[in-house]
Amino acid sequence: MDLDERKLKILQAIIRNYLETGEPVGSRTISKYTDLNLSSATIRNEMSDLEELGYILQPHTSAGRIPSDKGYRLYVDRMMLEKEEQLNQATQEVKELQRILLEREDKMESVLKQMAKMLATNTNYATMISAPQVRGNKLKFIQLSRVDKCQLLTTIVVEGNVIKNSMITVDELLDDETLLKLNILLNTNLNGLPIEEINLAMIAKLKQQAGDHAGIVAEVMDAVASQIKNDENIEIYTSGANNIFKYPELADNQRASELITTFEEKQLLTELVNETLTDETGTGIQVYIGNETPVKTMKDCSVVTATYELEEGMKGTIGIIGPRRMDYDKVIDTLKTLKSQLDTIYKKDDGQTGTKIDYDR
Amino acid sequence: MDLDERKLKILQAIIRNYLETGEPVGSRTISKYTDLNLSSATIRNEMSDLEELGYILQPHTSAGRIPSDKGYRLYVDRMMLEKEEQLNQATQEVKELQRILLEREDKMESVLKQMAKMLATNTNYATMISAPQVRGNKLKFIQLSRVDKCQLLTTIVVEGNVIKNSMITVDELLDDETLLKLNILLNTNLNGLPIEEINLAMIAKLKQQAGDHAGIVAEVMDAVASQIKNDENIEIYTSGANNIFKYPELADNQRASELITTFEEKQLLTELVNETLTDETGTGIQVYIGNETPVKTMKDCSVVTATYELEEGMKGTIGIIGPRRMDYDKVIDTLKTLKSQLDTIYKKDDGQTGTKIDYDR
DNA sequence: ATTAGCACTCCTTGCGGTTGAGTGCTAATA
DNA sequence: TATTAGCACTCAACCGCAAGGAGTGCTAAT
Repeated sequence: MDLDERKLKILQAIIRNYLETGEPVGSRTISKYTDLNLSSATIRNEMSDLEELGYILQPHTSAGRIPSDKGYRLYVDRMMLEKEEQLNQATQEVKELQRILLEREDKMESVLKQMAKMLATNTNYATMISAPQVRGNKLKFIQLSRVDKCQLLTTIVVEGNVIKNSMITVDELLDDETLLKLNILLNTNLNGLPIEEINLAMIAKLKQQAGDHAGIVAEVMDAVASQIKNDENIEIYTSGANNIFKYPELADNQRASELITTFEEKQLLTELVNETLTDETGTGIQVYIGNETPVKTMKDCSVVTATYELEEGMKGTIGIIGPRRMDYDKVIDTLKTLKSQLDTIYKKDDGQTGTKIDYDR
Repeated sequence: MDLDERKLKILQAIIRNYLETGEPVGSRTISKYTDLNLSSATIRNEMSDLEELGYILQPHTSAGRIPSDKGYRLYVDRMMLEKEEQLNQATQEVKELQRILLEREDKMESVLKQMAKMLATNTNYATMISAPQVRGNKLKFIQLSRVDKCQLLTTIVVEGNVIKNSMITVDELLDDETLLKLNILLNTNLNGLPIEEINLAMIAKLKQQAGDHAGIVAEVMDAVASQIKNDENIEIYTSGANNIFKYPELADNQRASELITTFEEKQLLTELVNETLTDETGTGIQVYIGNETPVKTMKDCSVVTATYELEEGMKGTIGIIGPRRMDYDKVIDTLKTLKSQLDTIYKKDDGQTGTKIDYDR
């Protein structure tokens, strides 16, 4: 049995209707809803076929039909193809995004938080954004400065302008000259070096050259090391977790509790981010329906993600998490425009006037 | 009518029982539960009195009694007095705390996050911790460093070792000498200055002295300004929000949604932090029952908070949020030990070897 | 191929009765 | 006078049952 045009239309009608109401939809409804001018009986026959093919299912006999994951999948795939041609109009979301970006927020963190929030309020779903990951991890700059009599400040900058500070308390009193020497030692040996290449031998050599002040070198290296460690757990911001309560199918205690935990322990979301970053489909938009999602707690949800890229290799993920009966149309559209905005805004002016954002931690 | 010893014992028994079960407790239960050897009829009479006095109430006729806010309040006050003498034993929590602190985590943020999490898992309530607030806001150190040909790094350290960085992109090529001059200019004029005293006149003067490089000074001042702004919204970490689902009285959609939102939009918790930091009761432990809490969304919860102090003036708040029928005994005990640990650990060694924590942002 | 008609399924709703925990009151008791 | 036993009463919770209704599958007619 094959999916002819009519079956597709009916399936689409079922899904559209179910997205709105969240209730199983019956044959009579479809018979009126569509412009096919078919009686409910005919629709019933077709629905019976669709069920056999696995695109829809019945919660129980004598109930209407609801879309299956397979049905949603077909719907989403077709829809995304149709959308491809359509121009991205300037939506409300884009306007808000521009407002946010224009506000000269100089902290990546707060920009991302605001974006997540904006998306959540606009879509009525839960959202997450991962901060762009720096791939290359070359050391760009190391500096020791005296802040107090016995307190030194280490400042480390790695490629991508991620900055890291830490305080070191010293026993010995260092004169300015020694400090300068240490700075030169560190910079000449480490600048431009990929962090991975800093091994024990390297550290031993540095310590030896530092002589009396090997302890300080050790502390600086600790700070560098913790920079690497810190890079492994991606920064993720979420918003609108409370939106799940708007969808009865997610709002029962069991599920809600699990989902809330997932949003709180953002670590659980890294799996999602990793998944999206590796699996490239060209458009940069991914749709995970129900069991397809990489995070088990979201098996009753659908997740739509977009990967964005700021500079070469600085990739991040935006995700929208809602019920299976998510308004895929709107969500995909929103993410597409957002993604293209982000991609272009940051790519077009990579010169002098560059963005105001720095990736300060 | 007065509260004699017997009434108190009965009230206490009612509350104890209710804390455990969450169900209204009846006269027969109390008659068996206590060692008073009274029949249920007598208990009924006493309960009737207690209800008239407002310490307990009936959800409906022919149901048992549950404690009122007034009843809880009495219970908590008495209990805390009794506890006063009792020694703090080394509980599970303290052991874990010590483990966390010993792990040499050098980021305040991750220590606090871990503490919140630890508390949440140990108590089965939702928790929050506010990062210690710096009161005095003197500038301690300002530095401009060259990172790249046309990128400068501003490093600002204020009293309390809060560090702030930002990147500045410059059009003009600065030679090292100019950079040194700018650094001297900034440091001689600003070091030790309370941030509030940096006014327009001051800035104008600096700009004038900087001559050609007034633009850079402006950007540095912007960075300082955003440091102030950033200080207004307190950093708050939460954990265990999902625990609210363990208490049916909080787990209905309406309430749960509100609470989750409160935990997500941590700004709403600042009110709570401010409240606790001002209202000093000596012990540093506060208990808010039901409507007493400063955050409206928590009107059906109880909140127990402790204020801790790291260095002079560096105060923060730890809060535990649960249902009215919270295990006050355990929670207060836990917070007390935690607080005293924090207070002492940080106060006893304020010399050379000082703590490993720096307040890097 | 489509549709009208009909029997059937099964969830939902509402209703009445029963149960049981708990109360308040009264009268008896120590 | 304080306590207690006893009893009638209340009310949420539970159960079973019938009615209603939305929806289906099937069959026969168009």
